[in-house]
Amino acid sequence: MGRWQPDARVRLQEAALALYGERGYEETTVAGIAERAGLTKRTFFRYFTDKREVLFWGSELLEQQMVAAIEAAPASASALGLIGAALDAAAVRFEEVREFAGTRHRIIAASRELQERELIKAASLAAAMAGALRARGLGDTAATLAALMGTTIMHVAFKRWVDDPDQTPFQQIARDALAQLREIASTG
Amino acid sequence: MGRWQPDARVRLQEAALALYGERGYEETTVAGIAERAGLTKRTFFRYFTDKREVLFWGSELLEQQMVAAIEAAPASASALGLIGAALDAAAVRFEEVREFAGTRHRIIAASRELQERELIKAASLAAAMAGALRARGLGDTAATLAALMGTTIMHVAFKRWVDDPDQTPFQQIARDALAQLREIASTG
DNA sequence: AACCTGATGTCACCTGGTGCCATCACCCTA
DNA sequence: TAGGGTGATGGCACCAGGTGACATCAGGTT
Repeated sequence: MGRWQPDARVRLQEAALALYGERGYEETTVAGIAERAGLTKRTFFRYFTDKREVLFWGSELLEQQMVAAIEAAPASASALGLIGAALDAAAVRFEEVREFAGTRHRIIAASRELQERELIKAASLAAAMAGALRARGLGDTAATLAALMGTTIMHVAFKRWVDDPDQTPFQQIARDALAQLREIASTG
Repeated sequence: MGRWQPDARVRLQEAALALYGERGYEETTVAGIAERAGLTKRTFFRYFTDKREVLFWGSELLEQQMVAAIEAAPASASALGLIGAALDAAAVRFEEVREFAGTRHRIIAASRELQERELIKAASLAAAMAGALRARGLGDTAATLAALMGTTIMHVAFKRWVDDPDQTPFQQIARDALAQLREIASTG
């Protein structure tokens, strides 16, 4: 047992999630989070670049897994087939963290600042997927559009998923949404 | 000629655009913008809620025009047909401000904070368009997806438009992108 | 001439965020 | 066992974004 507990980052995340949930994001101060975690404001900013980022730890991992799914898909896959594979990968991860997903989602939905951060994370994810699609031979525009459709589907499906009383699997919701998107795009 | 010039808001916008362009967004201070406009920091924050918003004045107008275009479209229009109408409305507005569009776009592209703000503006626009689509009888998911495809197209097309040396009209670029999206969605 | 109103300035204050240096527990080595 | 790294943390000063409260002042109104 040293001077510092080994899991400072996790403690900060838990403290932040708790306080954001109890008092709301804006009403919570970084000093308050740090205090609850037994640390100081200065240390908080060593682990997280800002007050928002503490809720988005792990988004790089999701990005990597979705990109990997695109890379690993069979050569015959179409653009949206590749997107489907990426969404399946996301589904696995989402089900793992279902316990916290609802709370986290409500917190973000209540704060414009946090929504902004979430949107830029999605944009980053789309850029990464677009890169993977280009690497598989898709044209620039096609790759970009397909990737953005992917994050669109993910976003819409995620909202439905956390609000669904039946706890329908994310994968199923996402597939339905993808099918519906196809239908919309092919009509008229 | 009173104590105050009548166009404080415009002066602040021009000062901000100039300074963001010259020194960059992060290196520019609100006090500096205000000084350049012959005002004070406090007055800046009476016109704009924060340092980012000064670049997004007029986005409500664009939103209204795109929504109006959806409402005014012929009854026979499909979901993506309605989106096309909204994009045509956007095209008119974009061509009006082409002069500043490039500078503004470069400034935003250089700042993560500003990209976040732009993304949430797009999300707000998508929500407004989705509302208009629902009002025309589309289902909830279809309306949301179609609206998000609309902002996706707008985003992609806008980037191409400002970078295009041939100054191809926005409308044409957007229509091409929309057609390509249709193709992607109907393949595989 | 007194009054009202709206735009602005002034000032104090809080919080997010950062740079710099001190501190202290632990580990390694002589 | 003493001493010297090393890395995580604390402490402090500071800057900038943002806000509330109050003063000021020009112009129009009565």
